[in-house]
Amino acid sequence: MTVTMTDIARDLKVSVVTVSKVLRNDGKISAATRKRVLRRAKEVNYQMNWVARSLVTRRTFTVGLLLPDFTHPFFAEIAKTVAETVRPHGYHVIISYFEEDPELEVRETETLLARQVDGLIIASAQPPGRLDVFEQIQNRKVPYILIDRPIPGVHASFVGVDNEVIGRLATEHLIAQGCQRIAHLRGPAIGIATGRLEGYRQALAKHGLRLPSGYLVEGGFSDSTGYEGMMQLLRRQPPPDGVFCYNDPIAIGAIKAIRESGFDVPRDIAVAGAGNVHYSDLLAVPLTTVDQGTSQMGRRAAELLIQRITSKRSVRPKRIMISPKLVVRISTQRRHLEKLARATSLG
Amino acid sequence: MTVTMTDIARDLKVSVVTVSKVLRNDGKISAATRKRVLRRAKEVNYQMNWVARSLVTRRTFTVGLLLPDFTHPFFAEIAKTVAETVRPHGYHVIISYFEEDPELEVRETETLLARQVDGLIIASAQPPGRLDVFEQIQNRKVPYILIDRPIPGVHASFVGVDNEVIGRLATEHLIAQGCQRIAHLRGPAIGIATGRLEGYRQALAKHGLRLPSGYLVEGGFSDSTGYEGMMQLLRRQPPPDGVFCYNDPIAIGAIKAIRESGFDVPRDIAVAGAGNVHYSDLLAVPLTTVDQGTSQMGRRAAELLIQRITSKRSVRPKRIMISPKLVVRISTQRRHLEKLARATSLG
DNA sequence: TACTGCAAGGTAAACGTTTATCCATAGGGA
DNA sequence: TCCCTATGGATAAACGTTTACCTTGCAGTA
Repeated sequence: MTVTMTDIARDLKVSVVTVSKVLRNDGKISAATRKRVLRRAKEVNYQMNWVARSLVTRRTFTVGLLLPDFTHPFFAEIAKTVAETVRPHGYHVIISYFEEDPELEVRETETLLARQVDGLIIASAQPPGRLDVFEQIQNRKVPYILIDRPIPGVHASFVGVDNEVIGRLATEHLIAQGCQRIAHLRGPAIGIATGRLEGYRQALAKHGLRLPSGYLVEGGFSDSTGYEGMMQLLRRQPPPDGVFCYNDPIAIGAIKAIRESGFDVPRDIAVAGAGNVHYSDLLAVPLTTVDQGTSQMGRRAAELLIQRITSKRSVRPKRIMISPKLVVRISTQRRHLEKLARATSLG
Repeated sequence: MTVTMTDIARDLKVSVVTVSKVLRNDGKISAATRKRVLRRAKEVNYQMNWVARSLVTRRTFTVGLLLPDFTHPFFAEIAKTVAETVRPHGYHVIISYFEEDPELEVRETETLLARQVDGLIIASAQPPGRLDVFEQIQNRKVPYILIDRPIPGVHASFVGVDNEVIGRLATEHLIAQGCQRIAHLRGPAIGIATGRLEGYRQALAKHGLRLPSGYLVEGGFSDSTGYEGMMQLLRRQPPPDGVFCYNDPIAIGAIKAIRESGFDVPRDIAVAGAGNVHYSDLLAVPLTTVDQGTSQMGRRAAELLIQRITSKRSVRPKRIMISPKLVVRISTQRRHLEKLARATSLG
């Protein structure tokens, strides 16, 4: 039912190759036949069969995007910017998310390769052990970019943010606000979270502050785990007067815990997060956070990938680091209480 | 470099077809050769070339998902559930978002068809005029499902929510809370928004309440436009004591406007939204809203699509309506002020 | 006249599978 | 012995393009 080049060729009594050439603006074709072909193509509403083309050109103009979660605003934004960055180059994005399940991630990576994607962008969950997938990608010669989460031992191009800087920025800001006992609700022990923890440590050290035992608490990933973590912190003697949280959801949970316990944010305890989710300033207490340049990350990763795809010669892996930016909102504003008072009554 | 069936066949001195049959569990192959083929395939880490297969089978096991926006939590959730629903059937999702630009939507739809997707799920922005795309899809015989937004004049399968019910639920709840002067911050004049407006009207009528002029205001799409809309409403004499907002972002903006103007939510003005974005209960004032069953919508749409793809005979379009559910939080709780007092001090 | 060269287009093969059909061998029954 | 039938596998063609190379005709040139 769908019309092919062969149909057009038959109708016009020319060869398929001629049609193909016209449609690709390739080779010597007279203006006359070119016109005839184009007109006919439009008449019958011809649509290129991309899978046939891909088979012979060995390019699908498709990139795979592997994400651990879709509804997380961070990854949603990545997906968006990647899609919009590759589109002008004629690429589409096949998505695949693996719910933080490394086994599934491996399977999905393999089938994306089987689907002949031209490139891959991966925010991986790989714990050690299944690193052979990356070998596979390697000797398939499919360019791939790691995003957000580097994988120790995998020598690949990477686009991310310097997590130590994030930790330092947030912690130093808390110090500048006059906090003396700064706790940290840390993320999972792997990957990114350790960088932020390290930055936190560095900032404390630099300003001669100690890290009292019990001030480092597992905060998990989400607001509910952040809530629980904060509840633990509140039982310390003395409780902290500032908390740097691994990410925004944790910070949101922490704020909830603090307020439920009868304390005020930021007067009693200042709270800083990281990630700058887009609703951060609509919250009960607008949240001070560190923006990690999400859309920039997506864009840079996509650009780098396209570049790798188009340049034939294999260049060596590249690291791109987005520089994080502190976004100060109410949740840490202790210095200027008058300003604070006005702001909370509004927001 | 990548290994093909031909390679395996050569190594084993059998024909390609034999290899193909083994890999597909098709035809009569002796246990011995079957075993040899499988072993060899594993040895060389063979991966099916899906584009070659697709060319001959005319199935790509790929569905296209067209969304106006990715970062909107509603659509992100749709993407997630669609992806996870089709995966067990061996399908992948190609995403494409068109930023509410109908022109782009048409182009993207066409190239998705050119890429030979087996089916399409569309949350369209189509205003009248470019409806011919749907004709195109039709005579390509590619199954497609409209989601969330029906298109007047297009006779296609649709999965969505009954927007009149949403309007009624929210409005009747406001009435039950004792509101007497209920305003509506409406969405764009097209599509969904009119359903919610209609439900609002019906609820007012049913309870014998008038709709004072000036109580129906354009609220746009986002929190900033909601803010402005609410500012208009606050200038009415008398101002409303209840507001039903087209969606949650608008409601969030409205609450901000109300509080900035020195009023309390919900004591002075109760506010209800719609959509139940996942952070609704983390807001300055936890928001009463109407849940539209997003994940259910995604799942039902995906299931319906798969079914259409697999069943050859063309059945007639089907409408699936998810029933919305009222989620009561603080922003409308006027009846039990004691409960309210406790809750606000916590949340 | 006989080349040369270019413009315009055609032919054949290839991409990696699947599908339809055909062939060889072995075993069994008469 | 001959024929028939399964069984296991091979051959050929097809899917809709692109790519590499070949042909034809005609203009220009020596």
